[in-house]
Amino acid sequence: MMEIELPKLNSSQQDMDMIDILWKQDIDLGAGREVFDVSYRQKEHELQKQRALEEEKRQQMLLEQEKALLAQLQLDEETGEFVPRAVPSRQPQPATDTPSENVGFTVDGEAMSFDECMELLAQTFPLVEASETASPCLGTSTPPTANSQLLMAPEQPPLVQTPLLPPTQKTWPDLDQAWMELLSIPELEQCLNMQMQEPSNYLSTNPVPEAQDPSYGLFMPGLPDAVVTQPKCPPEFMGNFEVSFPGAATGPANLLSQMSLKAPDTAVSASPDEFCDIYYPDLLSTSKATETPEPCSTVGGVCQVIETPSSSPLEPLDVREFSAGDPIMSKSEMIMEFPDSDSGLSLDASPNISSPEKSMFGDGSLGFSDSDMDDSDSGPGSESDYSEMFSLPFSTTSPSGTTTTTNTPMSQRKNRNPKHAKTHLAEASVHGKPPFTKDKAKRRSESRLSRDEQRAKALQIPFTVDMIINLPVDDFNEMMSKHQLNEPQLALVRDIRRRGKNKVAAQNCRKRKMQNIVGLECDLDSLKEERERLLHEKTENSSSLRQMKQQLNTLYLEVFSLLQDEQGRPYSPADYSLQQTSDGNVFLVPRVKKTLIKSDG
DNA sequence: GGTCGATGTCATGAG
DNA sequence: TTCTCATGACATCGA
Repeated sequence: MMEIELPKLNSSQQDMDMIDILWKQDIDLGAGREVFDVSYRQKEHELQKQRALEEEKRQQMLLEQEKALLAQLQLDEETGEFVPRAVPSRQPQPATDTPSENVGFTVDGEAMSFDECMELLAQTFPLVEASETASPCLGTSTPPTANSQLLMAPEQPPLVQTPLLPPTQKTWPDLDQAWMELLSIPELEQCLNMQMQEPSNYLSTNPVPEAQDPSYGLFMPGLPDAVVTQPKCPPEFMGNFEVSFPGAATGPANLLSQMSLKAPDTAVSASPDEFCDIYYPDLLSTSKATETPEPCSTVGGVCQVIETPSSSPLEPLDVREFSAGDPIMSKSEMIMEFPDSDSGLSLDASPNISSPEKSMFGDGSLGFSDSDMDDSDSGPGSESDYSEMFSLPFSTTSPSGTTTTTNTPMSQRKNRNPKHAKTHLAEASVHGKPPFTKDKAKRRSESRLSRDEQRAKALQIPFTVDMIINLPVDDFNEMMSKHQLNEPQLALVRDIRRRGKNKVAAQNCRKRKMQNIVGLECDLDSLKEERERLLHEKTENSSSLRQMKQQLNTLYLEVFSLLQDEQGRPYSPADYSLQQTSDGNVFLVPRVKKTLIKSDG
């Protein structure tokens, strides 16, 4: 509620604040809010004289009216229907109250003075008079105008206020009217900060300064909200509103509670008009959906699709959709998210292996799984086949009469399986030359999958092979728990899952094996190259060593030839030898001595 | 009809 | 204990 009013409050809050300040300052002078309105100032000048004369009288009347208001307030509170009564009395007939208030005012107030003022105004402001006569305020008794005004966008309250003000001005000159305005001053002072800033409320109260009803709205901080917003909803929608919000129409209090609860959720930033626009279309749509299920049901699958949202998810059709659609989505998503539970080898290397579904449809990056990929393209593992496999169990197990949606996939499937078989036979028979290896593998894969599919079909297992194989454990268990299967079905499902897992594992394993073989071959080649290199290096090193030995021998003999004894005779290499110690010194050691020393040692 | 390659499946062990 | 994965072995199918 408050959110609904905020736009209007914000639009003229500053102006109203100023008006309030000035008005409070001029309260003693008997000036009303309209005094600060440009259109009213001129009138006010003329009326102010009369006001000054009757100021004392108004003060006395003020006290009396306060008492009367308080009495009525208490009276309403005692009945406990103050809040409820105030709202519905205003809401259902917001416009009707206006004329009644006017009438009551003229009756209660000084009609003659009002007429005189009107005449005076008519003479003074003929144009204003014309506009006033045609103003919606006088016509506010007619619901359409009120609704139209109230249904206007929040951005337009100024426009709404402008036409409404003249009537208030027209009534304002009345002394009683002004008196009533002053009468509400204490409450205004109390509630002004909270409520009076709201233009619509101000308009709803001031233009029709009924004796007490307007003041109620002022007295009750919460009521004006409901009062303002509710009339904006066409009466014909109120029925739906009541339907959608049980108890809302029972009493304003309930309505307020309901609306106060609803407002924060949806109408945070929505205007009251938007509030109605937001809720009623939905209500209408829902009501229509609930009211007209038969036509849709009779139409066919399309209408059922429309019908399903409104229908409870426990319907058989939805059950199928739930069991079929959700797992598909979840599966596809999981497949996208979780490439596979297989080892990393399979992830990047074999898209088809990791997850049969995805892998089968993926591009055959590796030749090892090309066949699988190809056969998966058109094979049972393809997405279309997946969908039809999905429809398979549901079509058979769906207890509901909604066979329209299931018939199509079922029929397609029924048509497709024979089609596949026929195509295989046609390929085998028509093509004289043997098909490609991929085709063979494809057919093999199809035959494999078709076997599981046929098994599942035979046992009426409400899952697809891909689901059984590829779903994670938790999802698989959840899926199994959702469907009560007998022992053969459970066994078959587990076998299918086991076989599928093992098939993928075997593919991965063989692939890894092939990769290992390839890697080992590469390693063997590299090792052979290394061996050749090492052999060549060894040969080079041997030749180099021999060359160095030769050089050393030559140098040795040369050194020996330079050595001479005391007599100048050269040492014989046979008798002596050169030996080098650890410190680098070279000694000439006689071979005989050496042998003797060795023999002695 | 035997062989080979590819694939599926089973059994088994490890994590 | 159960599940999953990896892997050897075997079976099947088609060329």
